[in-house]
Formats: sequence, structure tokens, C-alpha cells
Amino acid sequence: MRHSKKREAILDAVRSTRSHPDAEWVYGKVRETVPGISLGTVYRNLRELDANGELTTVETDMGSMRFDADTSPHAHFVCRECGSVSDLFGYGDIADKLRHVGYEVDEVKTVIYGKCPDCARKRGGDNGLS
Amino acid sequence: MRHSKKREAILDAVRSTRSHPDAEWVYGKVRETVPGISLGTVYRNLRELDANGELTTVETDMGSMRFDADTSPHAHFVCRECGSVSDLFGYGDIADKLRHVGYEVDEVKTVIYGKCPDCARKRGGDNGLS
DNA sequence: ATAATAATAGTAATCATTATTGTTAATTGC
DNA sequence: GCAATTAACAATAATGATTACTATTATTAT
Repeated sequence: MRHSKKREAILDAVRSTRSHPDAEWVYGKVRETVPGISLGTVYRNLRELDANGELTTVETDMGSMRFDADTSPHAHFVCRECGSVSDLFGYGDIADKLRHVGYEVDEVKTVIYGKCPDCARKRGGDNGLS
Repeated sequence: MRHSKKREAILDAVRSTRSHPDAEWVYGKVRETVPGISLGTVYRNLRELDANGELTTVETDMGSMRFDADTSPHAHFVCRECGSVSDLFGYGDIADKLRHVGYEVDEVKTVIYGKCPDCARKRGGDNGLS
């Protein structure tokens, strides 16, 4: 990965907020300083920055992918009313803790990524839908 | 929600497997018994069954949405090699447990849904990206 | 500086999912 | 039971987010 001013601006944009923005927001933010940047460039660099561990993604069932420059392990709270995504550190029986401070907790969804024992041994394989 | 044979067949299809299928898989499965069903019907009913709590969705960064007829609280393991999604019950420092039984754990992503304190009070609002 | 190639803008294409529309079928009231 | 009502449906178009393509530009190594 060679150096690029635009990629730097994109990472800076994600780092500038704790709102867990989507690609469109980042696009708008970066255009403030780099007016001519294209949306494709934003998407491509967000993908590459994620692949290089410079940022992380948050998948929700609320529409588009959100990005987070804080790569330390933590949970995210998604408000189904306003769509905001916020950080949750130190979770362990988190639902009750949240309720004590005014949240309404509907669902806790944990997704773990890695390789299943089968794939940890061999290469290739199907898509798990056989 | 009125009764419908097709919706029943769709829910049966999701219940018939623990593979956490996507909409396309469910479509193929249901066509075995209901050849004329349309893909839109599958999508609409999966959405409605989710809204009615008859099933739950699993969002990953691996492409399409997956469905799970088991609505009890549990985590999901996504294999980034083969795309399989599997259930993980009784997680509490789950990463280490998984490693002991042959998994490679890359990431644990927890997403919690509900209403933030602001929205738990008022109605409406923005999308959290202002 | 020049050659090699990653990065980019602009745009087209893709993929999953949702909306629309005319029709069919399940429920409701008589 | 039978018409009236309206959810559910098939077929298809549309959407929205994201990715791919192509010609051009910028970065880096020699």
C-alpha cells in the first residue's frame, strides 16, 4: 500500500468523529478538504483501511455499513429510533447496565469471525449452505 | 398477520436447518414443495417473520443476510473461509473456549439494539450522523 | 528523470433487497 | 354459504449500497 493523500484524508475523517459514520458521510466530510474526490475512492479506501486493520466495520440491520477508527475490542449500541451507533466499553451483563442509565435494550447480537475447525485445517471449501 | 401456506413453508424451511441460510437458499428449499413461489414472497415473509419474532437475522460482513429460527439468545460464529454460520451457546470469554476446540478467532463483534436514552424519551429524530 | 505500477475520477455494473401493480386467496359479516 | 374485504401473492421494476472497469494521474524505486 503506497502513500496517498486521499486515503489519509479518509482515515482522518473517520478518526474525526465517534459517530461511526457510513461511506456517504465520510464522502461528504472528505470533500470539505478534497473537493474532487470520488465516492468510489472513498469506498475502496475504507475497504482497504479495514483490510489493513486501520479501522473496523460495524454491520447492522439498519441499512449501510458503519466505520469505526477505534479498533480496540468493544461493543456497539445501535439506536433503532435514530440510527445512531455508539461505543460500549466494559460489557459483561451489559443489558442491565444500559437499562440503569436510560437505554431500552431490545437485542444483543454477537458475531464472532474466524475460521471453523474444518477450515482451520484445510483450504478452500463451500459457503456453509450445502 | 393472516394465515398463509407459503409463509408456513418459508418458516418451516428456516426451521429445517441449522445452517443459518440466506434468502436465496430458503427460496430454493421452499420451491421443492411450493414450485411457483416467487423470490419477493420469500423476502417479504422473512422480513415479516423477523418483525413478528418468529425468527432472527444475522448480519455479517460476508454478503447477504442470514436467518435463524432459533430466537434464544446466543452468539454466532462466522467462518471467513467457507462462510458458514454456526451457533455458540454459553459464551463468556468465548474466544479462548473456541480456540481450545480448534477455531481460529479473529474478531468478536457485539451489536446491541434498542433505543438510546434520548430516543427512549422523545419520538422521531435524526440518523445519528449529524 | 524515467519506468513501473498503485491510486484515482468517472462511470457502468452488480447484488441484495424492497416497492409496485394487477391478481389470487384467506377471513369476515351477513 | 356467499359476497365483500383485504392480506398475500407473482411478476417485475426500482432502489440503494457497494464494487468493477477503464483511461488517466500520482507515487516510488532505480
